[in-house]
Amino acid sequence: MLRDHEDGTVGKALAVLDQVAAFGHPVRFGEILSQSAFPKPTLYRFVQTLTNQGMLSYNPDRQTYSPGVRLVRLAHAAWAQSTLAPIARPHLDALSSEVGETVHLAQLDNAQVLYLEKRNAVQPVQMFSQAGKVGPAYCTGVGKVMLAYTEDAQLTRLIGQQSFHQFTPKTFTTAETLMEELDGIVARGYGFDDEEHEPGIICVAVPILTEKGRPLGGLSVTSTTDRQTLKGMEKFAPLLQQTARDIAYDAANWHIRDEDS
Amino acid sequence: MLRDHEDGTVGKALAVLDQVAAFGHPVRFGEILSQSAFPKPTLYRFVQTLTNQGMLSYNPDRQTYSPGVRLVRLAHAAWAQSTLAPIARPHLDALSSEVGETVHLAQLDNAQVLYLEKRNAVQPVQMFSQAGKVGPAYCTGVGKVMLAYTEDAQLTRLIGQQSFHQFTPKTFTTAETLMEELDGIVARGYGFDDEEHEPGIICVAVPILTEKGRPLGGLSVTSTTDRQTLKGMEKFAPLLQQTARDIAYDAANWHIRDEDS
DNA sequence: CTTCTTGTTTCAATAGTTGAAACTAGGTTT
DNA sequence: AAACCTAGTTTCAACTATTGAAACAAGAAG
Repeated sequence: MLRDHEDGTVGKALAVLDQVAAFGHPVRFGEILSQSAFPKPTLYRFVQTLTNQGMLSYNPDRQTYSPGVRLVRLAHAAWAQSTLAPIARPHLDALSSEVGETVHLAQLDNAQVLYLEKRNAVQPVQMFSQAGKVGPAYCTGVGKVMLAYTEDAQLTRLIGQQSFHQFTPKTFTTAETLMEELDGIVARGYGFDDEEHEPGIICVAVPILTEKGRPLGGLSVTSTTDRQTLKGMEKFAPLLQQTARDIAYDAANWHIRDEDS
Repeated sequence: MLRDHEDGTVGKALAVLDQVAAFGHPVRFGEILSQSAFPKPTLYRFVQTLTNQGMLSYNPDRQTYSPGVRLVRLAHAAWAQSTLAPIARPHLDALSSEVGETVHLAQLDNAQVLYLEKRNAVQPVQMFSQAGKVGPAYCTGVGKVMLAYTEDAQLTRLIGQQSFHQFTPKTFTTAETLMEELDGIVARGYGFDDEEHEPGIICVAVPILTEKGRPLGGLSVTSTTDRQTLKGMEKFAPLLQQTARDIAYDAANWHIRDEDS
């Protein structure tokens, strides 16, 4: 995570916050220290400051730190103002009931895919358990379609940040093969995930584009190989594309847009 | 919001972040400046740094800043690890279908009530639109029950931070009358919101307590004066208390573990 | 063209950050 | 019970990042 390019003390402290969040479970000071480049007292002060500020929460009984509730409050504002989620909601409801499969809405956060909403046709919606999750961009349907429509300069940067870890036999593991795949997506207008991230999981995905063709987000229908085939899923593409256009239209009018570097 | 007690540069930057979030809509630099104690270049650098870091997002077309998507990712971790929400979920489902009214789960974030989940008996669940919302502690059901079980030293501090704004004719507007109300809650074991925050909205609330009696969170059933009376709502109290005990039990036993697909 | 408003950069004085080392508190071994 | 760990906390002088008045740039308005 190379976000720390001369942002002084604040950047360093936020790197520590990310680090704690990345553990995925409450951690002791020593655990953070063992994976940190900072000397003990420096890290200690950062952790203290973040805890003070409510960005980390400290459990005195277990002597562990975890991301703090203040983040939940801040994320509410972020979700409402900086994401497509509030605009897309009604469209997702409609899409979901139409296709009868799981629907995802995602945006790019740096080089990762950040899931904003999930509509599960059968089960009730879950809250933060899904929104806020991140995944790899190079081997998910929504990730690839967003990359496919990213301008060259930035794309190069993002590609450079992909891990290219081979999750399944079908995962693209080099920049070259991925680039070919992205070209195919642009030619077709939509993309697939053919069990590249998880075995048995397939999806069709489309980008949500601004008038200028910049990707605002991604939209996908996901299913399993038990129930569907990629060919069978392809029929959802036109409806996905129409929904993406509708969301983009609303976004342009609501004038709540953003995201870039 | 007096969170800035000598936390150096990091504390100041996070104060700016809070300030931007508090606007509730994308803001221009000048707007932030007009409400900031910082000199222009200092504030400018904070905003730049936060934007760099993805904690703020900048819309170049409109020249506005809003809370950034990185917060959504961090909040996911916070929600899963530092809140009662994942533990409480099954209990809320059960409670909600039993009572047939709206159910809220909340925690205290500094002196405010932070809503973590909402179960609406009739409508489907919504995501971040509800989770992450904040409200006043002194005039909501969940807020008052949590305050009622807060130890004296901290209670004094929290009371001092309440605005005591009179939302309705029934709002408690002084520390003295509120303290009496809190004593009543402890004596009874549960509390009410008798249209103190919004006209027509009433609720019964209970605290979720640790073994030592410290409040972990609050749980409430909300209705309207059209459909219910406070007296009528009182019958939900035993079920609420049992649910709160169940959640507290699970919280004490289940330590950590998350990540689903 | 001039003037205002809004946003950005400069730079020396200042104040905050830094981390080696020393210390304290719990627990564990001899 | 003393000696010895290990994990967490504090100290303090050296260092460097932060600070904000002032000046500058870019548009918009007159």
